[in-house]
Amino acid sequence: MPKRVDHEERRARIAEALWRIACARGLDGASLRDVAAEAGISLGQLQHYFASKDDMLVFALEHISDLAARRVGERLRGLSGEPSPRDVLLGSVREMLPLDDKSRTGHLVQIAYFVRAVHDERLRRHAKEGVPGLRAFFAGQVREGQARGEVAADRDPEVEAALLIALVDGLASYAVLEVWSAEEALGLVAGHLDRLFGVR
Amino acid sequence: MPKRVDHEERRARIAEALWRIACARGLDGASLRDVAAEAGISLGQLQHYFASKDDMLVFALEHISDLAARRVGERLRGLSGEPSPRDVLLGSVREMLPLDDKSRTGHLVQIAYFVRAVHDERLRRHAKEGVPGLRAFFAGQVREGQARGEVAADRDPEVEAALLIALVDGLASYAVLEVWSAEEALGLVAGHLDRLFGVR
DNA sequence: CGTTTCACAAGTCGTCTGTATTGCTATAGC
DNA sequence: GCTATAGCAATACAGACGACTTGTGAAACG
Repeated sequence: MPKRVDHEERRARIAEALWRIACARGLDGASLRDVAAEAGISLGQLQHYFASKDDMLVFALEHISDLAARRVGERLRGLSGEPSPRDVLLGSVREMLPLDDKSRTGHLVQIAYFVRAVHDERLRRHAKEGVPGLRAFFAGQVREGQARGEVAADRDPEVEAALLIALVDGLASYAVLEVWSAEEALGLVAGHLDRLFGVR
Repeated sequence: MPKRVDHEERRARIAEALWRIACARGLDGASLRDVAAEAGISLGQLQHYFASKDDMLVFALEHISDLAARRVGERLRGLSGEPSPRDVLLGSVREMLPLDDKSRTGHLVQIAYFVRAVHDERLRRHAKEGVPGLRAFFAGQVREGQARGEVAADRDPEVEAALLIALVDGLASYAVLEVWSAEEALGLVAGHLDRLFGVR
């Protein structure tokens, strides 16, 4: 057999090139030739690693959501000792806002996929399966807040979790459009959390 | 001179055909030929009314935002006699959620434009100029609620307005992805308003 | 040492895109 | 009734697209 190459590593490199293009011109503006050029490889080589454009798109989506989940996990592990539910939620939310360039890129890619998901059953399933997990995690934190007496007992954790997710997502979208800055968005959601956690 | 045709009316018809395509396959999936076919006219005729594809896109965006604003206005005028700020806000919000098929179409079109706005300066200005108006309107309603003693005086109307806009937008986006239904979204935002207006 | 098999490059195919051009028809004004 | 012109159809065009095929080199195995 000839020399062996780490396929996953190559595919990851190509996916990152795709993100750079999608971030600048959108997913529909990313042709196979563009991505290959951005990755510094030939079109033939790209096609060697992805049988079709759709394969490339799906792989890149899974890869980026893996990385995003890892980032959130690391941030939460980085919280000192016994973090309060409020801190956990704020930390998670911080990772969901385009606060730095890397995060902004991730958001632009996410948006590119969002649009495609509207018309693509396969991608839509991705979103439908991913949200409940995040919602359950947020709801758990709210419940923990209730157990500590920081959150009013009559709040429905599931409802608060959904509200928080939708709120952050809306704030992030407008931040990407530069209607307001990511820092303003963070301030707004922090205020929302303050009210939820009864600091008032 | 030969026969005269109502250009604006023809352009509106073409724009509506564009929406139907964009709703089904996205804006990038809408070629001039597709739009012409959907509108039941020839490519040549379409070109007679729009010098370029970009012209068509911009016109269609302005046309749909005009219609959306008109819909909100009509709903608010339809409210009985002396509507409370809470009812005005809920009525506006109701028009911003994909509750029926027509509204869902509008949302899909809006999303299609949203993605394009991320990479298109001209479209982004549209969004940046439109939001402050809505935000000021919402803030005014919150202030009215405070004057009536329905909203706590320590709430910042501008902050609450921004939160409401972002929340509704996030809820609507997930509703389009079918993560939750538009009715659930309406229930969630209604609960949010209940808390803002102290019904608790 | 030959054969197999993976890695990759290059070229080609048919299709689809937005735009441009050409020409025909019908009508309003003189 | 002639002519100018708006309305419109048909076609052409150059470029880009995704998918596919073919060819070459090299490394590992028998």
